[in-house]
Amino acid sequence: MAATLRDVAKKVGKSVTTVSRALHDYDDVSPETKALVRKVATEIGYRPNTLAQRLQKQTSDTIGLIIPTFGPRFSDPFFSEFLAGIGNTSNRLGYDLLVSTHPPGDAELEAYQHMVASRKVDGFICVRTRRQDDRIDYLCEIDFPFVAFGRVEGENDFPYIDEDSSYGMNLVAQHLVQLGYKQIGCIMPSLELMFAQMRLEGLRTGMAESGVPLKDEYIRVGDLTQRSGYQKAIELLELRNPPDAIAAGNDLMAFGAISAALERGLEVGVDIGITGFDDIPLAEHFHPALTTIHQPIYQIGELVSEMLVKRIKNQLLDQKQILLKPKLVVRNSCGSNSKT
Amino acid sequence: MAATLRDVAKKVGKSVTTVSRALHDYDDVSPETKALVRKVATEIGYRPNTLAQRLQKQTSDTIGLIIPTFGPRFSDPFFSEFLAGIGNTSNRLGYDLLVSTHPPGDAELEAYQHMVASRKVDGFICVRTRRQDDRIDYLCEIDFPFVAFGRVEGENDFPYIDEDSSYGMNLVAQHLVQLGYKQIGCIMPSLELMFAQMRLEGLRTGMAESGVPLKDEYIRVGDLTQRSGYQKAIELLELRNPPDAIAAGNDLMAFGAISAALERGLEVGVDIGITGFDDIPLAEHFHPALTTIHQPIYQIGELVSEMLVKRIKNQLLDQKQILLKPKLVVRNSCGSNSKT
DNA sequence: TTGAAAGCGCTAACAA
DNA sequence: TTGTTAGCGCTTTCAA
Repeated sequence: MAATLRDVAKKVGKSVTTVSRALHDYDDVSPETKALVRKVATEIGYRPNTLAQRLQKQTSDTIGLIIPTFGPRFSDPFFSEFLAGIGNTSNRLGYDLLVSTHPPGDAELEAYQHMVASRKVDGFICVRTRRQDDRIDYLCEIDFPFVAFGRVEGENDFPYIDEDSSYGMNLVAQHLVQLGYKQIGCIMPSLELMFAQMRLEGLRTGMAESGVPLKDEYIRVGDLTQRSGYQKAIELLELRNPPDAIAAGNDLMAFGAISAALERGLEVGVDIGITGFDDIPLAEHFHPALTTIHQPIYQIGELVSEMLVKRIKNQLLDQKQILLKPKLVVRNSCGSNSKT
Repeated sequence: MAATLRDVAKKVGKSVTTVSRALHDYDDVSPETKALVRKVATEIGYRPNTLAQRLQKQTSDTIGLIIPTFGPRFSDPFFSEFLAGIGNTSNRLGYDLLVSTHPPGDAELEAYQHMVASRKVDGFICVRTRRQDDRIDYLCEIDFPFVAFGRVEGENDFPYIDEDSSYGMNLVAQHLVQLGYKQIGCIMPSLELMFAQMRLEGLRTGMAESGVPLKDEYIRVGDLTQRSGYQKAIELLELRNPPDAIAAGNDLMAFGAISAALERGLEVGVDIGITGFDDIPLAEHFHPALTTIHQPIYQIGELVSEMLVKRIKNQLLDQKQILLKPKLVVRNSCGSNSKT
């Protein structure tokens, strides 16, 4: 069995308390004792039992991340990078990362409640916020530490980090109009998702400001997958008066739309312009390379973890709410830049 | 503060012991007491403190997953799906999932050692095994429960699940040769990765068997990314005598290769054949749709979790080692199936 | 059918 | 500078 404090104490001939304090480098322990304790501890391979420490300290030193999955075939390049950002940072800050996966719904909320009640985590990172978000309502209500990536509809009186989706789609709208596209359609993920809603509104106002209003018949709503982007693009392309550009709500859907367009024999970037949102690494190497809005997803993961840890430790956040200004990355899928 | 067993006991007017047993449905507690205890427990919202339970039970009920990341821009559609499989299954089986991210190397091994020593997890899932894998050596040596997704070089005397990469690439080789490709090149991830090594060998023997030996000058080694696939494909295409087909070691690299070929003005599926490995969802919707080897990655995640939990509980595995026979998914990137 | 007591491994207030 | 004692919340002998 693993060595405990008692084993060390016995071997050193001191009390458990002294050993504990020696290892924590308290300054009321004599240097000689400290040295001896440390030596013996390494000798017999003592490592503290985290569970015991946590029970005593009444803290779990753990961050919870409940990933909203949509169906088993959940493949989102987005998340792996986000996860890396969170994982590396929480690790660096001395926190464990407890990951769980649930489709949005009752079971998801219960998962949050269960983690809170059983004291498994000290705080949550909430991703993919919805307009009405019961997770966030719940956490606010019980005043449990969390930081959201994204916002909700109405009051946002909690710490979050978000990219200004609305502004981002505004850039897209301007870009497309500038290039001469007049029949601009869009494909969005479920508008229950706050960011989808904001992206749609951003596109709408951006187009309106540019004098090319968004037509309702050009709006399609699917889910987040490339499959869905493909299907919805087909729908748009089959209209008697199809759009000449499609702004997709994320890169994956844009890929699907490109696939649909190519399949119809259209030359993307010439016959039709297509844009994405996220700038996942694949966007650059798609063909044609995707014009899209960049999200520094790894850094967002870092930031959100740092904010949460401060929140947990009751430290003041220099910025409780962070709104990043997105950048448009112009590539080839709208033909503005036919040179590689 | 959260309600404890003592709170319930006090309210019920019974001892902590009785309450504990009542809640665990021991049959030496009177039905009336049980009912009362349950009622009070729900009333005051009692939830057991997981930490305390675990300390007492001397188990963490937690599965560890240390994801080997390669650099911050770690974006792998593969992992999100795998994670969903693991997450859902371990959850269902009553286990938490502790996730950490580390690039392969010393820090990675230390992460394993630390999780073991501090008793944070009851077992590991090891992914992306390497030919010489110090994680696996370590876990075998200390006889700590784990299940690997993948194998290592030499003796494999531990539970694993793997897809028969070698056979898969054999299928690829046959397919390409059958279609008339004669100058077949390949792009692999680092050959330190066991699966890369096996895929290369599978391709080599498959080609040899089909009478078209693999030339050394047609072999390129990069990392797992599409960027790398792109670069290595460029290298191959710039040879004075470039290959007419490229078998990539995974889908992401195949995407990069396709991008490179298209950029050179080649028609993929006509002028050049390109294949992948993994069959991530994007493969189907790439353009051209990618011919590749399917891996049921979600199911592998499920299976590996189930195996691990059995292992942890010291139950016998019906199959200690599982080798899945892969299937070739023929799409358009080799031109065999130019109809969509 | 129930309860007292011990103990999981650790930390910390208090005394010595 | 060190040790005694209590306690984190729970489970489980053992005795009543």
